Amino acid sequence: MYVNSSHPASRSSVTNRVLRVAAVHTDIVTDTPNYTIDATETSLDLLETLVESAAPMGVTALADRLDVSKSVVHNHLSTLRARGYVVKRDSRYEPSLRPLDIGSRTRATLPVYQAARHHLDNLAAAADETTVLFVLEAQSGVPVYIAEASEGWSPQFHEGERLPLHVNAPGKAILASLSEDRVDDVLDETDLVAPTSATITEPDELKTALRGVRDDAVAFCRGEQYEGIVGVATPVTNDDADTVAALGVCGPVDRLSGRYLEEDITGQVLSTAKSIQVDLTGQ
Amino acid sequence: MYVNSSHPASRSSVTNRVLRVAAVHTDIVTDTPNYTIDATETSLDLLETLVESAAPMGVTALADRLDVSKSVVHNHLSTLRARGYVVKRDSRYEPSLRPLDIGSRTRATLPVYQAARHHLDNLAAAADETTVLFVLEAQSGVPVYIAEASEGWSPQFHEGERLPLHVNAPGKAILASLSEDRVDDVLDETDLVAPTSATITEPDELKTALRGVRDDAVAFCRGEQYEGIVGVATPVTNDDADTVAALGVCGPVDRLSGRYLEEDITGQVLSTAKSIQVDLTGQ
DNA sequence: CTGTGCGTTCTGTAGACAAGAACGGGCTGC
DNA sequence: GCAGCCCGTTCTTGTCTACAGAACGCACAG
Repeated sequence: MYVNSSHPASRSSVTNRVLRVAAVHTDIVTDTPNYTIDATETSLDLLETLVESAAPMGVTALADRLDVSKSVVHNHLSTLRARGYVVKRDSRYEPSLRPLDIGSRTRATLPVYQAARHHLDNLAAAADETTVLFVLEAQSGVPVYIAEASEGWSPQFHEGERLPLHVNAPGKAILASLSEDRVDDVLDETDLVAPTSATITEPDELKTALRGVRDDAVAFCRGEQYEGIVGVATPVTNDDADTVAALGVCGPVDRLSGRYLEEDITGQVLSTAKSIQVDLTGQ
Repeated sequence: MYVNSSHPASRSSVTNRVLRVAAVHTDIVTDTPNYTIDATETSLDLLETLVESAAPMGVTALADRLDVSKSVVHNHLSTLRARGYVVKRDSRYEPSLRPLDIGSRTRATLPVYQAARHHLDNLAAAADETTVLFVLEAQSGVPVYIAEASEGWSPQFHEGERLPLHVNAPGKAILASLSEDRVDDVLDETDLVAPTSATITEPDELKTALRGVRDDAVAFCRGEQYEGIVGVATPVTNDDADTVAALGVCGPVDRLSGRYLEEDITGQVLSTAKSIQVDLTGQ
């Protein structure tokens, strides 16, 4: 008999939630699958290894790294190359920009992105601070759009990267706009690691903080993810809808602090969020 | 005996080229592979189908579309979901933003992108026209960065999309900065389809045009890819290096025409390219 | 309560995929 | 210039994977 790998109560909690909360009619499923395709995983391992590696890699190096035979690596790379996901330059392999195509098309379908994009550009230009839009994706916060300040600092995260929700301002704003049990779900499945000493690691402490965020519609982050980086964020909800998002500004603490951060910037973030919401629900 | 699938003389041309042109020491290999992994192709088919479909899809719909059994679809989707490439919402599947992560990390490693980005932003803001950076990737032109004009028109292509080189200004600029035989290579493998009536489809005619582009370091495009869309572009070369790129401005013909396009905008494009080149080779 | 349609699980089997050996071309150093 | 090495590719063989199809369970509709 096939031994089912553990999926700890997530199944039952899904049913519970659907029964209890009628408002939330969509639910992200996150149990661990029983049957997976090895070949696909190998291909993805290769692609991801190539992306992580700064320099192009050869077949032998990849085979050593992933602990598979050279022929396997070769065949998988050939497949990925035929599909345009990998480029072969002089018997070295490197990732192509195909994923950027896939990714930007996926992003383009998000209503929040469409509505928020130009507003983010405007806010970034007006305040000359780095402005970000996050969406919720399977227990994580994902920056979908980053409008950078004209000079100086760039954030250390990328568009599309999955970040834990409890360590940054947009993440907290997103958490605050979720239903109580959905928050529990997220907290269950993410271990509240603490990148810096400022990080909140106690679930209860976090929930109290979230209540404050919910009241003010503003979340702050003070060096909880990266040392010396602070931020403000506010949720952008699309009530009839599926995606939960948040808009924020972040930067080094020596640029953002005091009344400038807590009043000036915060005010601009809130009014930008309002404009986005109008665009989003108005038409 | 295994019957080798046709790879029409590209093998021998590679060796020829390496012998003849010492300056070009890197070469993109584009023969068709002999052994490919079916499972990987199925997974990619699924992912791409999900991306192309506007709405989330169910297992049965995907199985029908791709003509495989439901269980196969289910297993592949489980794998993709476990790896974060697909999100399951209420027994419907949709693509995640993981590819955006992969793609933006790949893009971030390109020196041209790093150097050009802010210059593109500046040019787009100064001229208030849509500004693009293209790179060469396996016989195609790929927009790596698009800085849009503040309002109105958006280009119909995406970041990361592979576009034919002969139908747009950046493409022609890239072709013009390649060696003669490399151009032949590209023209061999791309069928010179004509999206509009303005498109050049004769290889010889195109080559003559390219000579002009090489002399002026400027390429124009007048509605050859999309009806009513024109553009200017200039190559951005990184001599010691691997990547060939081009910088351009494009937009609807009623915005860009006459001396405004051919002198004002062209001048700004050229001077921006110069700045980028300085940043790129200077340090 | 029955019927239909869906996602998921399960099982047998055909055949694809992995391993490893062998090939061949390019490079280095003597 | 030749020998040795390294690396990418090809090829073959056996095993175990990944596929098809059936069965299951659940939800919803009539």
